[in-house]
Amino acid sequence: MDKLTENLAELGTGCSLPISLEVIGERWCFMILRASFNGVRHFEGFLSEIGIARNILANRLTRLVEAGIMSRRPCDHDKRKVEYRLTDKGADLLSVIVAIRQWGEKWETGVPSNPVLADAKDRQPISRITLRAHDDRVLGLDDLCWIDEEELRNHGSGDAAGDTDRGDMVVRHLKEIGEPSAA
Amino acid sequence: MDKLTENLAELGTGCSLPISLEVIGERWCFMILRASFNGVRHFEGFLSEIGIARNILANRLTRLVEAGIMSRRPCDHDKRKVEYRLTDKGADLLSVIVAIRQWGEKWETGVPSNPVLADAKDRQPISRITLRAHDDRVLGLDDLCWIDEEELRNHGSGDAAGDTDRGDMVVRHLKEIGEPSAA
DNA sequence: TTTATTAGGTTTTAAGTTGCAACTAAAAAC
DNA sequence: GTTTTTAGTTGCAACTTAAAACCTAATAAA
Repeated sequence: MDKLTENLAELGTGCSLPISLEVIGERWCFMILRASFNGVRHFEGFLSEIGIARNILANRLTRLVEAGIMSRRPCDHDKRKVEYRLTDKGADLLSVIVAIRQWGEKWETGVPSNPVLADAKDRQPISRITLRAHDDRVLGLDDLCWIDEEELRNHGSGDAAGDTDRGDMVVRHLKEIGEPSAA
Repeated sequence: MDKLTENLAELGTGCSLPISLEVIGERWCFMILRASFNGVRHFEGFLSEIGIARNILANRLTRLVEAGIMSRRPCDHDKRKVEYRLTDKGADLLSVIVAIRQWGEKWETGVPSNPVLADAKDRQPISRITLRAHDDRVLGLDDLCWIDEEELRNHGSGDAAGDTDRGDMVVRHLKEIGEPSAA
């Protein structure tokens, strides 16, 4: 294992991605969430909207409720019915769903999905999700790098202009990631 | 099936989410992509970084290549090795991964993930992903609604100030989706 | 008020997927 | 030319999924 590979292995620790995926990475989960965002609230509603099997739906709803992403409560006016809703934690997944959807529009379907998520105020579709710097500048792949927590503590401010790679420090520019144009 | 439910069922058609999930919704897929973003390029690299089984990894890499998300090519200098890289299509999934990661930081781990994705220019961490209006205003759940493609064509411009629900039009405010504060 | 229907599950069973360990084949190193 | 490395494949047991039938409580219809 060379130095770089050793650094790269480190990159895995302390990332919230695997933990998040344990809950939301399961099959059907995003489809259930989408239906929820669309206003579906009842078992049979999810069933007919999504095309999932009954037992799997029951299982997934239970898991989403356990994870605190959805809430479950029997209806007052009709006690057969149960109301499933997004909690704040679940509602906060909207940006993830929108990001996936926008990616799909661009690379899979080629056309905007319907219905469109829009600004309620002026009824214009929302813009594309972008990565931004702390001062709101839009950042592309070439403008990004991974930096280690430690550097943030040590060099927190001070040498903010550097574009130089320093020795064994875990700093990698994301522009190196794509396919090589000339190699 | 009442009018609302009928409308809601319509909401499923023409959405790119299910199509996208067919490719990127599979187990391990995001972990492979994350490793890729971290600079991992070879079979054994993914294997040791992710903790996935050999056969599953082989299967997933094949599928990602088929989907145009990763590229595969044998190395020139060592023909045993194969180089897997993100294509532009794959690299464009960064915002999805960042969105999931930020959600996990907020709701699961409670602490920022390491390493941090930062602006290469000033080395400051990127800001939280937000949904924005066409004019760049940050939008919260309460500021959003679903609107039908058709409305965009018909009312495209003209009555841009409305906050009124019109009859059977597919317009739903997202603030209605959360748990009821008083019910 | 019995009877039928609806809502939200559980159970059963077949089919498919995962994960581990052992094996292979080609290229490179010794 | 023997060993090691890299990227796979194969075989098998354990687990997960999906479809269909079944169950129970609550409501609506006769």
